Amino acid sequence: MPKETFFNLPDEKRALIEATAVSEFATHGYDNASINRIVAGAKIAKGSFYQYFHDKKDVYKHLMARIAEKKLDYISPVLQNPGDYDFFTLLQAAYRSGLDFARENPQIALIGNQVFKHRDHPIHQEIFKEGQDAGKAFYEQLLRLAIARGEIRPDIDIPFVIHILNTLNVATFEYYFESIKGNDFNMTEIDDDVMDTVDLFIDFIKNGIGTP
Amino acid sequence: MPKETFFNLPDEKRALIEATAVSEFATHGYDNASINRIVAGAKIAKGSFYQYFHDKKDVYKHLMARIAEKKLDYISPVLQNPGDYDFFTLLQAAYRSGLDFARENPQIALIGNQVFKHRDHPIHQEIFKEGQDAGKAFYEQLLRLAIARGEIRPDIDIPFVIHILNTLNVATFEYYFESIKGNDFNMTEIDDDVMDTVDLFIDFIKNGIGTP
Amino acid sequence: MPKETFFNLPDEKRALIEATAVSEFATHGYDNASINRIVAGAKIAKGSFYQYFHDKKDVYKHLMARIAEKKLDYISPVLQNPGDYDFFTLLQAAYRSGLDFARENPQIALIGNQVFKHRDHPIHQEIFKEGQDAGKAFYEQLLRLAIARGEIRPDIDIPFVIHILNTLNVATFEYYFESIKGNDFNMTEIDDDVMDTVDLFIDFIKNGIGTP
Amino acid sequence: MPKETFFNLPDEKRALIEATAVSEFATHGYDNASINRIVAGAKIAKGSFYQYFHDKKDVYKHLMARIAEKKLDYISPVLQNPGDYDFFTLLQAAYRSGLDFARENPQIALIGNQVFKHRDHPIHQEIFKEGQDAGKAFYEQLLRLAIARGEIRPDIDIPFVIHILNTLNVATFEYYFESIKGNDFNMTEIDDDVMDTVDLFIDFIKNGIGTP
DNA sequence: CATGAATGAGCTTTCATTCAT
DNA sequence: GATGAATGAAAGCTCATTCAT
Repeated sequence: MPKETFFNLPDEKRALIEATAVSEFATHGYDNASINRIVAGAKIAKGSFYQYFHDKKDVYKHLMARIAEKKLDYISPVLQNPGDYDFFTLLQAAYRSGLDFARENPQIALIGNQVFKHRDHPIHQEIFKEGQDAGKAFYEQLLRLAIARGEIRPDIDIPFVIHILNTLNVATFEYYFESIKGNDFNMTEIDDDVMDTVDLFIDFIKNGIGTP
Repeated sequence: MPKETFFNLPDEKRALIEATAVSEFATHGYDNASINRIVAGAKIAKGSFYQYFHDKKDVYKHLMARIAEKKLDYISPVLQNPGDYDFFTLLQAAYRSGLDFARENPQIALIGNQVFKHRDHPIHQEIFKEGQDAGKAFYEQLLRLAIARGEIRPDIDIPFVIHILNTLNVATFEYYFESIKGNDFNMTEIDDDVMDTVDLFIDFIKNGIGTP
Repeated sequence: MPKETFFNLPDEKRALIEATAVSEFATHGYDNASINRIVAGAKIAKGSFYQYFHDKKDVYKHLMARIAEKKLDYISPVLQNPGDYDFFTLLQAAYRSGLDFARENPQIALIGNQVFKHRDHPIHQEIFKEGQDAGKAFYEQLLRLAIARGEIRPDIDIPFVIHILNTLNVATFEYYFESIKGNDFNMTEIDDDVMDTVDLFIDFIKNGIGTP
Repeated sequence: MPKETFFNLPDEKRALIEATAVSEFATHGYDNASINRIVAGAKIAKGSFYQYFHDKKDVYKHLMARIAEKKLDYISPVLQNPGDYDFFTLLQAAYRSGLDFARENPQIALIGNQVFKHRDHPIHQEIFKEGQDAGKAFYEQLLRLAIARGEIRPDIDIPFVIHILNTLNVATFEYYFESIKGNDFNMTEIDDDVMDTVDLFIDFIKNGIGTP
């Protein structure tokens, strides 16, 4: 948790620091991110940085928390009543929320993704000491429910499918980002892209690619 | 490309250097790998290292090339005549080759996987400037053939599926390594494990998880 | 000398600041004492600290002065009329005063002792530019008087004996503190300890350890 | 232990580094000694320093070992056969050795003394994990022997006397250094000084300052 | 008079790379 | 061709002190 000092900062300055840090971590990853570059970018003194945060880990964890928090804003109503929808609809809503978020906050999404991509890194293990297991438990519950309802084949290997879904989550973002990289589509086109990408995923997960 | 001096080395010494470097990169990743540790481990002088290789990048690239080369030894006969088999059999053979290779050369497989896992890292982008496209072209060819034969649904988005297959490739290894971590099964059991894991993947890719 | 603002403070607040600072210097020594910890402990703003004191040196010097002042309270009646007693009685009274003081104000005694222990430290040299000489002059006077009275051998080297007495002063406290460390004797026992320790010193100084 | 690199250095350079480091530690103490100043003073690159030593602790320990080693050169024949001499002769020889050493290696002696002066500092506790207790045991043995021979009063408090002797050891050096500070006596005069100082100590310890 | 954010020099340590022998 | 010492920029972090409000 950042120090009080940080939260007392004028919003603008705080935002600049967060943005600079996000950009640094997104570009270089946790290990290679440089506090020196962050303070240079945010135009603050090195000492100031350490008045705001306890250490490198502290900023990173804070950013992660902010990201999680910000992501909540994008969660669609569908996901708030998971009992009312079938599994694939929920999944579609989840991915779409995620991609909406990523579209509007690309760098933040990038560093948010690192947690899943580099699950094995000590810093991420620390961040998700409980979180990750909770996530798995939630997924598992959803899957079991879906099986009971006959939406999903009962013969699947649940831990394996959870792993796959997590992996594909990361893959979604990467694919999406690569496919739009360098372009400046107008918004409508991007919206279509997002929807298309999501649908591809859902279809893939539901039906595979084999001929029926 | 390593300097001539490296290739003039006695086979044994060259092999030791490669093995030490592989181990270092596998354990710490590219950025955090330490030349110091490599030269200490391989019992060569620091100066000698730079008489064999131009720089850190140079060793890494060389190892990657050696790995690719070594992987070829594991390619099953099935894959050498791709025309004779259906797509999923080929895929199964490919995954199985990969896992066989990983089982017998775990460290090498680990660093080989990093290329795919951290596709976005500059070093890997550089390594696969052409390589990756070649790989994609081969995959594309396979997919098109399979569609023509009616093995795969014709309405898939080919670039997307390629991306997925690549991602799942990495996921396979991770899942496999995590599931056997810390155990010392005997070989037969491991063989079964490998096959099971592969079958799960193939089934998933072919049929998805939805009820038919 | 602290600034006027410091002396305008309510007694309670001033006392808290002093106590916190004493504790900090006693625990970490001058160089490693942290202004940060002092202001945190005393619950004052960093800026306030510098409105009370000019700098780190300033607090330290002030505390030293306060300590000297406080020590006077413990000086026994014996010491106030030095002419009426023999040298060793005076010495015994002095040590006993010192130990009494130390027993009731352990942290203050600790930092007071640092002045003698680290005589060579610039900060202490500065503090005792005059003070030390005054102390020496007093000691010298006492010694000369004692020699004249035949209580002390006339062939001693006076500057040397002064140095020794000072050193043994520090040693007394250290020995005493180490010997009671971790115990929580009741007061009576401690009193006995103090007296024993003092007597050992006096005996040593008077007779040495050689056989008569 | 310093790295091999350090011992491979030309004698002259190694000596310069050691001298610079000794001077730094003597002037500022362990905590406040600055590697930056050492490398500047010895005119080596900062990286070189860490090619020679593992860390700050490493240099310091090395210097301490060198000091102990060097001190051995000054040990008089008397001390090598402790059984043949009475206690005070041994003590005199010991002090004289020490002062001879200090006279010829003033800075080294200064930092050597720090170990005793700041016994409680973690670094010194680490250095003397066993050494110190061994030293005490040796002293104790000497004292008991001297009591048995009737050279020392049997009623002394042994742990207390050991503490005093250790303290006076440090005090000797300090007194000696202060008394010659800034003077450039010729050697003969200094020799006399040393002998005088030692004799004062022995006499003090043996007889105290009281009239017989 | 109180506040606490801002500052920047300083700290120890690591590392890939170069250079002289 | 082999050696290993030399290099210096960069890392994360601390701290007494100043400054603006």
